[in-house]
Amino acid sequence: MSSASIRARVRAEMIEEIKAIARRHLAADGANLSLRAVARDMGMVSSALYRYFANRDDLLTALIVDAYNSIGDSVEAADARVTNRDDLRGRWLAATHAVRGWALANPAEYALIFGSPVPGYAAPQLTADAAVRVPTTLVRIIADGAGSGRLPTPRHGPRLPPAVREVLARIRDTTFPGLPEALLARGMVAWIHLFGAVSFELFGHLNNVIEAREEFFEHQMRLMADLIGI
Amino acid sequence: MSSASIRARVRAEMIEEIKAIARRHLAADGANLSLRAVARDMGMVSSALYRYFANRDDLLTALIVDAYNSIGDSVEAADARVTNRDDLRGRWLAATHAVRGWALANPAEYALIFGSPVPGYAAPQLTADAAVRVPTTLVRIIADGAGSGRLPTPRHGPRLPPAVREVLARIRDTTFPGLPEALLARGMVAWIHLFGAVSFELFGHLNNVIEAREEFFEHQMRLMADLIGI
DNA sequence: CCTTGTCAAGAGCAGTGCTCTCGAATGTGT
DNA sequence: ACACATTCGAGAGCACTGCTCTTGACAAGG
Repeated sequence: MSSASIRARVRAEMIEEIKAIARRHLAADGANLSLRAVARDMGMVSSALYRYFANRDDLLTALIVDAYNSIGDSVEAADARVTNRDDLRGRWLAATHAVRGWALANPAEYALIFGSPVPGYAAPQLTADAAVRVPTTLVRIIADGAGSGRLPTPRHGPRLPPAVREVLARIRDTTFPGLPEALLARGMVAWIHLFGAVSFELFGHLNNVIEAREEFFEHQMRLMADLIGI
Repeated sequence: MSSASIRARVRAEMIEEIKAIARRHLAADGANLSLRAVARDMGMVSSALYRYFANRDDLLTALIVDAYNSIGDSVEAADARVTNRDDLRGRWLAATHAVRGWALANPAEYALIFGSPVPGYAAPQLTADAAVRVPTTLVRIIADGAGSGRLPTPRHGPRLPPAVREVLARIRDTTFPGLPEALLARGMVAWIHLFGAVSFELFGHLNNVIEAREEFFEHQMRLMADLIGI
């Protein structure tokens, strides 16, 4: 059994090394990851890689899950680092800046999880659990404010269509009991806008348009914090 | 000269046919467009395609420019179709729904221009002119409102950092003279959010989360219209 | 008519994902 | 300790890719 675990450990180390090299290739060459190139860097022949990953998609899936967990770690840590838990705006800015910071530090992995999906690739449910960590962290900030009574339900703005109210209520009931739908809706809007802002910057749509990236991002996050009421 | 033009015309027709087939392949197989497959569908051999496009990137660039112009046409037409030009909110909703409608109708082309950039592919300046049409149309709605005096400069919300105010002023001066920076900023935020909302839906991040897509989108657009003050 | 420019075809190169087979090494049960 | 079973890496090979270069056919223009 200890021998079985030594095999398992060496195997796990191989898998980690393959993923590490694959991440390097991803950062260098973008999404078109070559198994043969990874194998070359490992000093192996390409067919040997198939002992560890059934195919290229499997390797990509592993990288995707890792990426989701990596950005999830970053954002949760950034939120946790704010000592005054009642400073909702401070937590919001810390968490959103962590998203952008992680994206700028790991552009290829960001593109992997938030860019155009690879054609023919269907993300397994496995990825969803990891994917939900960032938006959950963001909405939790709002839920904390609503729960402590310091964040009022927005009274202005468009009324929620029944169909939207219904799907939001279902999300609320499973994760954020007691959170008003209107606040959840604004949280989702802010999360979608955050994703848009980071993607815009990373995918080059701000080139020759906005130069003061950091300041512009900060301003946007403050604006969305206002929208939520934080 | 008429013979030269007959040659040129046949050549132009060939180029159009290649692009049409390439678009079909793009829609079917996603971004990994195969020149050989396109050539097969044209009844030609792959090398013959190189008479019309220097390489695969050139073909992609042509498709990108076409896509930008296609969505630009859609959005401009949708805005123009609103007869009451003073109905800013109506124009806003028409234009933004046109963006989403075009994206849902042409998902592959949307991913081509708004998804993760192809690694090693640098978009030529040529694409920028076409790319600017949609955001210009959106901001023009705001500028029309500000110009006619019916859209006040937002007085609440975070103040613009000087660096942001500066870059916004430069954009304003070249395209929307007289538009207050604060309004331009909110227009850009709304445009970025719109891009995020459409991308989120199209790239599958709403799967198993939000089902009432159309209603949710509409609600979001109303919320952003409120943010602008429209 | 004959030159000139344009075009498609074919062969070929280097690369890709993936499969299959074959030894060699390594851990497991008796 | 020895035989068995499993795991692993290497290699060959298939079908595919983008791209280049050469060759031969054809049509337009002088």
